[in-house]
Amino acid sequence: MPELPEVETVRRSLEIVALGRKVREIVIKRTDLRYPIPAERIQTDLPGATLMGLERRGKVLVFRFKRGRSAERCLLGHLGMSGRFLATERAAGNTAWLKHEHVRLTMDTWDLRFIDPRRFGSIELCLSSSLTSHPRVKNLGVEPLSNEFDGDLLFQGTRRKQVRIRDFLLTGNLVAGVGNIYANEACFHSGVRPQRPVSRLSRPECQRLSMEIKKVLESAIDAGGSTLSDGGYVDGSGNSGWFQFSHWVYNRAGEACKRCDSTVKKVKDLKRSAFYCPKCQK
DNA sequence: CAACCCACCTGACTGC
DNA sequence: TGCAGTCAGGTGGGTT
Repeated sequence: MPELPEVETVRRSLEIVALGRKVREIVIKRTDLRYPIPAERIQTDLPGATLMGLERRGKVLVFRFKRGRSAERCLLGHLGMSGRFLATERAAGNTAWLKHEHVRLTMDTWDLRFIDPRRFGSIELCLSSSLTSHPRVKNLGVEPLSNEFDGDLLFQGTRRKQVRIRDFLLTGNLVAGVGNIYANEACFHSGVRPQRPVSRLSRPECQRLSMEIKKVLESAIDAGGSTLSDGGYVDGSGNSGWFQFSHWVYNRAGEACKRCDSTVKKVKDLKRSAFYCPKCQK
């Protein structure tokens, strides 16, 4: 569900209500998610701590907590395919546990809940000083919306690679946070087919693709992310995104290309669908 | 190391 | 109405 724009939207919505609040209590219902939740460490380290910052690295949410003079801790949250963070005000009388709610941080008058039906998501903890060497962070490529990411980096990083463009973007090793939706959309806007070998992108095509990745991610953030028909993705206040209405190819197999009216095609590799317009994309 | 395949899990949807 | 099959936003581990 959640790619960079969805995670960024969640980050912003949570930041508004949770920043500066103090953790009163933590309840962990089950620990067997993608990685075991370190329940004991969380219980030891976080009660009484204040949320000092909420950042994002790729698709990872980084909650920075500080308590007294002890070293700052980071709680790392990954949404996997179906994860949600939801902030709810207790004054509203809303304290019942939701289905698939696994973790709840009680913060002043707010509850921060982690809900994840498929349990591909994760909650982890590390010292701020070791964040960059954490397994969830250390192999991430550059932030696509930063100046570090450009056509040159993409060109240099893709020579001699036998992978398809879409699959290369999904690995996140060169550029972080791009998932299946936005990889497909960026390929469309760049005029390249997602299944083309990435090594055969010309320098100008890399220039174009890097630019379109930035554009599509920014537009999607502006639209609050993509909420597909199952309604799975919502932000930290429970609001849906609307970027799904601006998809040009993703999930549109068999429909008319919005640019040239050809039929949008779907190809499958590795059990994942890629979408493209055979006329607009070469 | 790179490329590939797969498992991990639940729920929604499709077709019989 | 039910039931089997298919599919889904991610990603790391194992195997060639």
